[in-house]
Amino acid sequence: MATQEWSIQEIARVAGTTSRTLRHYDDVGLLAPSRVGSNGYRYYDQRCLVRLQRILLLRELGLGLPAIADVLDGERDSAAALAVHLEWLCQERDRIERQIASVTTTLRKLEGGEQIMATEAFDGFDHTQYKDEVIERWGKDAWERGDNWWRSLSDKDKREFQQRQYDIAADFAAAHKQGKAADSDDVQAIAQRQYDWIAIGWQGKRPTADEFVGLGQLYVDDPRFTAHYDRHGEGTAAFIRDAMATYAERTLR
Amino acid sequence: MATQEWSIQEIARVAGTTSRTLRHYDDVGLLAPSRVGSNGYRYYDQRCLVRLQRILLLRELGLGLPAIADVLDGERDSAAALAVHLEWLCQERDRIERQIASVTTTLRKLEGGEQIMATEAFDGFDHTQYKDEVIERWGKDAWERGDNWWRSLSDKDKREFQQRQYDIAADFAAAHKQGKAADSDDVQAIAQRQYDWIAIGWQGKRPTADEFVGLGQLYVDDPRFTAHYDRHGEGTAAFIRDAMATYAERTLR
DNA sequence: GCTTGACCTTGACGTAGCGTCAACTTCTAC
DNA sequence: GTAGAAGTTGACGCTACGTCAAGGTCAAGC
Repeated sequence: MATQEWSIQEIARVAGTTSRTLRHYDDVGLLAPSRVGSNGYRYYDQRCLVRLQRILLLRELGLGLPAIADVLDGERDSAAALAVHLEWLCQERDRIERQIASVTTTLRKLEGGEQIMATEAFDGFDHTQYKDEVIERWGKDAWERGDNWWRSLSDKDKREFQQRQYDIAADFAAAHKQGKAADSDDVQAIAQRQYDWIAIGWQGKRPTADEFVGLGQLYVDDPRFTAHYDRHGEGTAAFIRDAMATYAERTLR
Repeated sequence: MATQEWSIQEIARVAGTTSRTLRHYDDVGLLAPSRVGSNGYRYYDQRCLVRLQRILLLRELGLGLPAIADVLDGERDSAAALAVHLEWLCQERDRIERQIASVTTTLRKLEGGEQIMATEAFDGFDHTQYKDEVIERWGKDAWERGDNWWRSLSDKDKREFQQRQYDIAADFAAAHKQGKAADSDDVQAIAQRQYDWIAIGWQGKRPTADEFVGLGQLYVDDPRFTAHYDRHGEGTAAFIRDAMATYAERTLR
């Protein structure tokens, strides 16, 4: 007979799902039983089975329940719904691919013995958060010059620029840890690299002695910079400030 | 000063997140403030900021909060955690890729005007050609019951009934191709569907263990059935027979 | 001293799609 | 009559917060 009926468990087994899922579909209005007994039991007929199979098919394709409802109730073309969903899936895939790439490079660095938390941290470096300070200290022209330059860089160049800074900071921290003095020749050599690095960012306009000293002081005064440098070891920011001050006095005046 | 402190909003801005997130990290024990004022206000110091930046870094890589806690508290190697996570990500990517492939082929079929679901079923299935065998094996009553039921179905219902069988057979073939064992859980789940499908055709008279085993054997012995099932791949009929025999022993006895 | 507004607190709901008890009733079979 | 299988509704759990809601705190201006 075409008027065949199944209990909730039976239809769940037949369709390859669970009774809980069917109750859920009933709750959200996606699939109501064809009949409900006076005892509250749910019973499903052929039409329900067909609808259920369609639901499960679309679910396997990854569609959400509201989208499935729209399709099955004819309020939305299935092709259109699937096309939208496909877009979604591709974005998700891309996102995951990017994460895989990030995790892979991080793992390689870890294997190479590098401390994590370094370059990557600077990766998400948002230079615009310093906009107001830069304008206040050095003027609007300086900001715009630097901003334009930064935007002109490729991702690779940006990373390399940051990597150089990371290496310099790491060397400062190592020297500090070894007990070297901020005015020692070794440390002053690092300060020289720091000066050159800044000159690059300033687009050739080499900092004056006062500007260089002020910048070093900023590393200590501004918590964002302090946190950044102290990541290499406590007191690194202050050590760098001292080294920069010495460099300014000895070399820039 | 190294003893600098920030309010919850300040540190959130510096680190590039929200105060809500910080409260959440406090709630789950991932990052407690360094100090809590008598008014209940949270205050964070340098160490907190460093830890927060590490948390956010790992989050960007997609790690979950418990995993991050394990890494930061030194209870787990960061390389190991990332390796596990990478495995995860790859599986996710594969899953999404498969969905993309499914959706794409479905879309192509829809564009080609094919009705979803109504695929290439049992072409030209003429059940009367099995009449003699059915009567011989299960009696005249069984035949007539099944015959009447089949005739009562609409074309649509017939197609759907066949479609289900087609899907089941395809799944058997896919499992076989993947090298899964006939007595594995996955394959037994398909055998369950096969059993339910037959029960529908038998109008609720569920096959006994012996009948189910005999039916499976028939798929190999009768060249018409063998050809039908082996269309999905060579050896599929024998594979199905084995799966059905195992199902009968385990579940029906 | 009072108002305004910015910032802080805890508490609780919502999210996607069910899995998983829990407590209780019904049906089926011996 | 009673066990056991199967049914019901309710409600919490999961991820990582976003988003009100209701109310306390603090600095600044009048």
